[in-house]
Amino acid sequence: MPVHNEDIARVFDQIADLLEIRGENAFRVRAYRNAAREVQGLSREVAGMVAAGADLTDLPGIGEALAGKIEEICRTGACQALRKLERELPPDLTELLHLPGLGPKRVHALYYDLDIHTPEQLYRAAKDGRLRSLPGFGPKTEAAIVTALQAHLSTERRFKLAIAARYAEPLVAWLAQGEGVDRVVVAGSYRRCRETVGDLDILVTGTDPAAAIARFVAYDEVDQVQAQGGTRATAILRCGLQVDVRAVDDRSFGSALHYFTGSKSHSIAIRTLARGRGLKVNEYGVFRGTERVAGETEASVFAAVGLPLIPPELRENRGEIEAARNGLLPELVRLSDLRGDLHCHTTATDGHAGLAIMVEAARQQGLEYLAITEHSKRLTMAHGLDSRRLLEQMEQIDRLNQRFSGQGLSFRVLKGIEVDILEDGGLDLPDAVLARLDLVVGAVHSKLHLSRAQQTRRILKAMDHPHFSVLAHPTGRLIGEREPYDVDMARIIRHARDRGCFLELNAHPERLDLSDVHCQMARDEGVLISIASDAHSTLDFANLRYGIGQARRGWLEKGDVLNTRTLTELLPLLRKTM
DNA sequence: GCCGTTTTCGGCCCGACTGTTTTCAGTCG
Repeated sequence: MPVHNEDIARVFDQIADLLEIRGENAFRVRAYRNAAREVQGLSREVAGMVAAGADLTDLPGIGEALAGKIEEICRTGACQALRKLERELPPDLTELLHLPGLGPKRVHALYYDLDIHTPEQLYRAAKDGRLRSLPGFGPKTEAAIVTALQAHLSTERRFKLAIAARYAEPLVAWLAQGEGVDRVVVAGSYRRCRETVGDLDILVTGTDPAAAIARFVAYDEVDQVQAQGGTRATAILRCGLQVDVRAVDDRSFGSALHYFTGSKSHSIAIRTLARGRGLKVNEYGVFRGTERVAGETEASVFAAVGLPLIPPELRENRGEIEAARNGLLPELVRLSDLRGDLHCHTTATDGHAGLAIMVEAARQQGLEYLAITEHSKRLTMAHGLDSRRLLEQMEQIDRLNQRFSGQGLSFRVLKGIEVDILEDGGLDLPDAVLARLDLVVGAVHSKLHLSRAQQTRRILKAMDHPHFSVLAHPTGRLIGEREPYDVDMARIIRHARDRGCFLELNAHPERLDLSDVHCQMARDEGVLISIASDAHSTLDFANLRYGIGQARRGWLEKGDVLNTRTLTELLPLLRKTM
């Protein structure tokens, strides 16, 4: 059975949880957590490195012991150390650890003093008043646990970035209107453009922090206030989204923004770096002894530890600090670098606007070209095009382009298709028709549960097709709703390189497919990425910003992105020469 | 358990808020 990086990370996180509950050395626990994060963030499969005889201790945070455990997991699919822990502690105990308000100490007490190891047992004990017999557990703690458990039963959820934006933007506007408020910025994973966010971290500067906090808890979307002090408050909005607001002095803006942007792992790395220089970094500034040496801007914080400004999207402690130190930070792609969009639909299939309207919307976005890529006939639900209807649309597009050139406009509509990749790797339309298109985008929409080997083979074969150009939404995942299908992405990327194909980064907020890690893999292999809206309505072109966010998380530069090319640069790339 | 321009031991990021305390432990970010 193939072992993936996620499997190894899960084992290490589980070990860390159990060690923590047992009360083991906190730094040993941290070592397992660091290792889990390191493995998960790697753009290569560790199992492959093991097979190739690589020395895993070269990886940061992996020493002899953890390297041995990784090799064991890759070889046997299991880890004796975890098995041993699970014999001593019930594995479901770690579920309690993830409830808000419960940390290792309390879970320890619950298990060893009251023999509680499931959420259900905990709920009963809270209801029976048994929790109060434990030291440190009072009536408020008990009530908080009951609330947390009720929320837990209705499944804790993360918000997709675009959904979070809908709540964040009006709240920021509300806070910014407060008296004496200077700046309001959403930090945290939102600013780092994570595909989902667990909560919003909002930073406020101004002359009256307490007033800003008071204004926040008075916001009419606030459902319940969980904590409130003079400089910080936590509240839950009616939609269920948690919001933390922190107010700091203006001269601490940079260090506070850096600190609250995270990631936690990045912040720790920066603080460690600072310690080595005899500095202390906290949210109020950078200090040498009691003397403040930086903190007004983020750039000053980085400069204090000898680094250039690292863009928020890279701050995951996945090599960005090393890259910054060596002057190797990428010049990340920006929204304004995009010259066109290579994936959209119209009312001919499942889109909500006609061809001319979609094209006009793309022009209004400042794009120079737009590929129309309808579904093909197998996708009957979407009224997919057969050869005849596709040829009709192509004529329509020709007429539209003629009109543009007649008006002296340089905008160009490209003739494309989002053709279904059939189960055997064949394409859903005849070669003779595909050959007449500017662009063939291929996608898997059926048989999502094939084995990894079959699914991979299917896609590789589609790429072998002479007209195949871009693999749309390469893993098929829907965030929070549908897992990616099981494919060997490393092989697909190498094959794309060999066959002159490209991968799409689908910018739809439900998809954001490719992941950041896969973007990085593609970049390392020199495979260009098409950042595409997959627009079904005129409003959907605005989603390109989320695609750019994801691309930046994947370290992509302008040159790594297919549709930053001018039309004259692009067209030859779309015609495979083999 | 990891790591090294304070090296093979003794460190390992730092502060706010809450609840149950009466000076602080636990949790969180």
